[in-house]
Amino acid sequence: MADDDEETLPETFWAVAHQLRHLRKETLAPWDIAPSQARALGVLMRGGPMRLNELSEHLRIAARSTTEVVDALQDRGLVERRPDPADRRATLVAPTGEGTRVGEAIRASRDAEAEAYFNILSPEERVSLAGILRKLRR
Amino acid sequence: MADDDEETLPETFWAVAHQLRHLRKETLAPWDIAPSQARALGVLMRGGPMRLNELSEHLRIAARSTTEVVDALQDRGLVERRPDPADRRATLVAPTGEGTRVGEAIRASRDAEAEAYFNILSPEERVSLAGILRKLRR
DNA sequence: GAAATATACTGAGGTTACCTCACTATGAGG
DNA sequence: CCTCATAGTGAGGTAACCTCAGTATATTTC
Repeated sequence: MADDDEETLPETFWAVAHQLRHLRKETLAPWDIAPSQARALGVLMRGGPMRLNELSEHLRIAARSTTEVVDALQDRGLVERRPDPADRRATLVAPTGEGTRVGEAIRASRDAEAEAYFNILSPEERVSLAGILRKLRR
Repeated sequence: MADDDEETLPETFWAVAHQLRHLRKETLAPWDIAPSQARALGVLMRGGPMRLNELSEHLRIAARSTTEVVDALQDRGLVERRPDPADRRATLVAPTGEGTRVGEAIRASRDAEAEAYFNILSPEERVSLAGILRKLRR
C-alpha cells in the first residue's frame, strides 16, 4: 500500500471519517442501537423535546427520514411522540426516562471513544483540529 | 437552545464529512458516476492494474463489495477485467482508455472542488489539517 | 368565512454502499 | 492425490438516506 501519500485532502478526510464510523458502531454495540438513532437521541437530549421537523433540521436530513429514526427509537421505548399543543399538525418528540438514561450512558461512552481515538494527537493539535473543523462547518 | 457549540469533536467531524459527501456527489454529477465508483477508479489510476482483492484492500471494503463496484465500472466501459497470467483464479482490473480519460477529468474537477471547499481556510490551517488527518489515519 | 395556499407528518417505493455466507475454480504443500 | 487456502462471485440482507404523493391541519387572502 504505497499509495497513501498521494492522497488529496478530501480523500484523507474520508478515510478518517470511515474509521470513525466503524469505531462509533463498535462503541454503540452494547446498546444495540444504530448510529443514526444514537445521533438523534443525542440531539433530543441537548435540545429537549422538539418537533419532528426541527429534529430533521438539527440532523440535516429529510423529514421523512427522521420519521423512520423516531419510529425506531419509539419501538425501543427510548423516545415518545406527543401532540404539540400549539399546532395539531405537529408531533413533539421527547426522550423517555429510559431514553434519557441510555442517552447519557451513550454520551459518556462516546466521550471515552473520542478520547481514545483522538489522543494520538497532541493537545495543541486537537484544539487546532476542532477550530478548523468548526470553521469549515460554518 | 444553544446547540451547535456543544458539539464534540467527532460530531463536528461528522458534520463536515456530511457536507463533503454532498459536495462530492454534486461534483460527480456530470459523469453520472457514483462516489464509490469514482473512488475505485481513482485508486486504479494511481495504482495501475491490480487484482480485485488488492483493490478491496485499498478501498478498505469487503471483496464482495468490490466485485459490485467493478461490475458497475465495467458496465460503463471504464474498466476491464482480464485474467491474471500469474494466477488463474485471479482477475486483474484495469482502467480502459475511456476510464483513464474520465478518471483524469474527475481528478481535475475534484481538485477544484477541494479548492473551493477548503479555501475558506488559511494556507497554514490547510497544512495543519492535512497533517493532523494523516496522523489520525495512521 | 370560504377558498386557496402552505406546512407537518407519513405511506410507498427506491437507491447507495456496504455486509455475510456459501459456492466454484484454482493453487500450494505434504 | 489429498487437503487446505485463496480469488472471485451468486444470493440475500441491512442501514441510512432519498423523492413523491397524500392527509390533516394551519394561515392567508379575497
